[in-house]
Amino acid sequence: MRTVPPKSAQRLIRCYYLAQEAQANGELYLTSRHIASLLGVDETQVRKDMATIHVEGVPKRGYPIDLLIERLEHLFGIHKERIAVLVGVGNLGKALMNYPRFFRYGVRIACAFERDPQKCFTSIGGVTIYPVEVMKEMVAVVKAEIGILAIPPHDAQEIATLLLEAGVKGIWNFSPVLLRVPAGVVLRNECLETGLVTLLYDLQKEEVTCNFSVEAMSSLS
Amino acid sequence: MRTVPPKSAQRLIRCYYLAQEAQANGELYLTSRHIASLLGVDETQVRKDMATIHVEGVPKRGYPIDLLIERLEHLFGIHKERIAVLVGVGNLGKALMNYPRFFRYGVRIACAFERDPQKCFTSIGGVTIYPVEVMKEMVAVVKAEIGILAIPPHDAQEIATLLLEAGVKGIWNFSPVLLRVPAGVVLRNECLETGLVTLLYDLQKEEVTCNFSVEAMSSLS
DNA sequence: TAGATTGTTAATCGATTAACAATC
DNA sequence: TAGATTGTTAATCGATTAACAATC
Repeated sequence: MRTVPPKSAQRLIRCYYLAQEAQANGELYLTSRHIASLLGVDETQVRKDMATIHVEGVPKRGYPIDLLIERLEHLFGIHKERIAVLVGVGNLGKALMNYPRFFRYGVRIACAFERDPQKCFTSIGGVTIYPVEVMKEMVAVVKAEIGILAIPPHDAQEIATLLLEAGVKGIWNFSPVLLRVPAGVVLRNECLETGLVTLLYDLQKEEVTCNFSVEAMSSLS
Repeated sequence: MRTVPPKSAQRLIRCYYLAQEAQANGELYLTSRHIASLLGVDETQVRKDMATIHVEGVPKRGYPIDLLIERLEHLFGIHKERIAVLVGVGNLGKALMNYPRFFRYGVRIACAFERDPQKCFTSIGGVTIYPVEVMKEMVAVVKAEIGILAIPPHDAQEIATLLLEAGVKGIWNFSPVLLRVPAGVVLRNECLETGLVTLLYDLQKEEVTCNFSVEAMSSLS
């Protein structure tokens, strides 16, 4: 259970949400069929995933939700305390500073950094903003493991490098840029453009499929 | 070239950014090796992807950037005009309304909707905010194809259903909830929590790998 | 017991990588 | 021509699905 395939991990993250919801509703078990239908995957695959993380099911009942949640939190390292710093207090940065849900996963934004002197030494969502000049020192002081990048693309690589030099282990990148990081560093790209392009592509694919159906139908008459 | 495998699509989106950057630098060709190293994939795979989208390369030169960009924009449906509406003018919603880059992809946010009457009939980033009560009618009037959800999880499913009834074809969901949508509707989840959990998981994996190395090293002495 | 559900092996499918010929 | 790079087939690898036995 040390690691699971990336695709399984993605499914299991969504499984975690399902399990939390079901637990909140007072349910005790989830069947593979139920999970599969909500996730839009094959039910055999759900059973395989359960086997991978050593969650045993009960025939006729399903998989025990408490155990499932426990295993998933352990697998993903949820609740392990991690300190993050945020760079770039623009619109997106502000939104992230105000997002209360990260705390649920054990992640706390210790402080933020910004070039604009007007914003420095104010605070948003309980997070104080400092000038980027002191970033490197502060990261070491607060022992940040995660750097959140919400800055314009131009500066992103430079800031990322600084963060890594200061000891950050993972970068959560919201800038629309392909960062280069050394091996061993964790990089998660959250580029909005990528999401949008994927959506546009899927929309276009649907249209093509529809057109084909229409053509197929009209050629019948 | 009508459709490419999802994994190829993800690589090609990142390729698109590279190509744009290279084009801006006045470069004319990109080699598969160069693309592969920046994307962190095998160079054979890049050549396969190029073949899939019918971009022919020149031995000793590489792949022509202009053609590559043209093909990718056509493949993804970039620049095709699409109208979007946004629901939920919280911190994240405001950030999205102020994000000027969507326009590059042909996407325009026509208007936004919000429950809070205080916010209604004001405007942010040039986008006017209306009460949710008029959402269904407005969506039809502006001919929106894309619905952007930036609302608390509780309402998300209800609002999504309303949007779809009003004729929206794709949903860009920023709420931390698993939406159920009928077949033929495009759903792109941009849930921040999922990104965070993936990051946490990768961090933890790195730690395990490190510990193993340390153990391996100490057992040698 | 019958029926529903889990668990697991084997078969299929698709994606990645290796090898090498073709081309400029 | 020599060398670098593309293009493509075959081999490998991993992920998904099918089939069915095991279990409550």
